[in-house]
Amino acid sequence: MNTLLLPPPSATTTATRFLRHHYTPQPPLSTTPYKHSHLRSSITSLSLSEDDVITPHDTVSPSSNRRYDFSPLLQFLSDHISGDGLTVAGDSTEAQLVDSYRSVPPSLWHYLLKTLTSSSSSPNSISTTYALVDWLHKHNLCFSYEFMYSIFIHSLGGSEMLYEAFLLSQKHDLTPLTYNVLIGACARNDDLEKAVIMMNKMRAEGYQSDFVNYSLIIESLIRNDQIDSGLLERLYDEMVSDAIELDVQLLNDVVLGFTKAGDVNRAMHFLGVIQGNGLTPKTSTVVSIISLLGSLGRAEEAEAVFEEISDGGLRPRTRAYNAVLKAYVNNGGLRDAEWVVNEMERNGVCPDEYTYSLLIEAYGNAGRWESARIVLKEMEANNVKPNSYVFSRILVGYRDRGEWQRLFQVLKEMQKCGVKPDRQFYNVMLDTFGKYNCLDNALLIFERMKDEGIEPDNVTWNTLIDCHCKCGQHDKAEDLFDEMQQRGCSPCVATYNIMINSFGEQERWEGVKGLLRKMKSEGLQPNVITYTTLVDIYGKSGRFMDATDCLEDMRSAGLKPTSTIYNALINAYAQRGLSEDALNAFRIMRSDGLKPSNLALNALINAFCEDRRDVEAFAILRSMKENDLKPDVVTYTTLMKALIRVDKFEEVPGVYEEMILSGCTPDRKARAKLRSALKYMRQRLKSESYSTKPLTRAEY
DNA sequence: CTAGGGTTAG
Repeated sequence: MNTLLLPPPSATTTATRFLRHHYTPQPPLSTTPYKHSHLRSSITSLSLSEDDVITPHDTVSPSSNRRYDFSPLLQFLSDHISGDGLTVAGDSTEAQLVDSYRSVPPSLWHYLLKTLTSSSSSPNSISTTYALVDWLHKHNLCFSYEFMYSIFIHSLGGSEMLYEAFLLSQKHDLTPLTYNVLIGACARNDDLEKAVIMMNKMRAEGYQSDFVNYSLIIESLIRNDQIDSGLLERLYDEMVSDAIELDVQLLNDVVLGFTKAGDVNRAMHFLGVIQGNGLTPKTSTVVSIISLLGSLGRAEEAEAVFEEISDGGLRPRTRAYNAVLKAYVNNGGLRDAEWVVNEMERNGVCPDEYTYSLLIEAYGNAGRWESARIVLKEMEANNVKPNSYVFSRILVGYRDRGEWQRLFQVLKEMQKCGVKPDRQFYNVMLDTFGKYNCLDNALLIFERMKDEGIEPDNVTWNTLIDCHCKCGQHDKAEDLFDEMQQRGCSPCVATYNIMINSFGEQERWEGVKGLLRKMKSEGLQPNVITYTTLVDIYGKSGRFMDATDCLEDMRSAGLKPTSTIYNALINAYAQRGLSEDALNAFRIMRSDGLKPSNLALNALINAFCEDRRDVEAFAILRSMKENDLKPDVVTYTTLMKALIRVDKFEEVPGVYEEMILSGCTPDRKARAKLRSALKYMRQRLKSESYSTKPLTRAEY
């Protein structure tokens, strides 16, 4: 019931691909994993039979199925290991041993090698295994010394014994096979630096690196979140120029890599390459693309890719549906979101906790809390338990709509569902109270979470500190900053940003510099938000030199300026009526390739307003319309303010009317501007009845 | 491969 088999792990592992690729002239490979029933922790009692290697369905010619006891051999080898790991020259015992193991099939030797390296990691067993390889080689008991040696290195790499694998590899000249197996071991152990060095060495010696190694490298990069689009592109170019065979799995890894790097376009391109070659991508790869498209709100494309799953003859499962659902939720397509869930149920695919969460989020975004509650009921009916995440999303929804009092209702609801608030939920609660000036409640919640045994984390402390800053309690905020550190919670970049903002508002400039020094000394690099905060606080207090210096610092730190940082600068100039400087900052922003947003343009209008240049302010309005930017309430309010500045009160009602006509809902500030313009007009009429010279606004 | 998805700073 057996045949000679090589020792292959499962069919889908890269190890099999490795073997298949490199080991052509040998017997067929099994595609079944080893059975581990005979693994022994002690190498001195090891008996194996071919049954250990052969699986029941490999039924070929029946032959003897001897069980071999390897204990005597292993004992002999471990007794005879010399300093460099080689066995000493033999005697009659050795000759007897050679004789008794002569009929052991290669597959069994390979299995033995693997067993020895994976069952124990003692240095002793490694040297014994090494001695075994040499011994087999010496007595010609097993074909291909190189192959056994590769299995050994591969196993060491798989058991996180990279160092041992390297030591071993130094004892012999490297062949393409051993090079590749070593590179693979490096990649598997996330030592990409070594992997690349080996690949280069290999190339220098005129050998081709294995395509599997590229897969392993990409997988390692993905595992460790070290992948970026540029890097992957360079890797791909290298593969192409080396004429590396691009199999489905490698292409899948490329797609997955670009997905993880957030580069949908390239990911989709390579998805097309897979399909163009008549190959089928892995469903998980396709789903990851849909997810990415979903988080980018590119719903139509997400659905198109989703359709490809069924076009490929596969039935989409929950994960795939969830990915499309996410796309519609992020895109605000509530009806489409509902349609996806209906479609799932129609096709007999069960919604899971994530499906319901997404649906609840969609209803929450649309302000349809009743519908969200119905979904909660439906979850209960279907025995799907909601978790803290759903509720924190709901709470965030309420918070951002100003309906923070609903917090208590959410808490009640959670209790009813038997869901305990977790740390993240507590953090949102803290933030909600803090944002609405309820510091006492925030502190109460802080105590309660500690009572519940939930350790405050960075976010907890940051939220608490920032809430105090926002309420003007800078001293208390600083106390909390100290307390956080005393309690062993290290400040992160966000903490420093909050503190820098606080010190800046207090105009404690030395303190700001001190914080920057401290954060850098702790190995924390200022990020875009740090620089924006600095530009903001310096700009607001009129320290424009410092502000522009920060912008330069940011550039030299290799960070790209964002429109937010320019907005901060333009705003600062605007508030002091420095319209030329504001305009200049705006132009630099444009030359950086940044699109002007309403925020920037409104700030610019404000700059002209404060500088009494109403004509230019209205020129901005015109250019907004020409560039398809929709003026908002702030735009019109600022324009009304500009008119009032230059005493053109009678033009204000016209602007107010245009605002309404363009579909903007006037807010308190907009109405106030109209009211004061009307007031000035009335006053002017009154005074004109007494004198011929009209008064200016300043004279009232 | 059984998660995914969430919270703070401009």
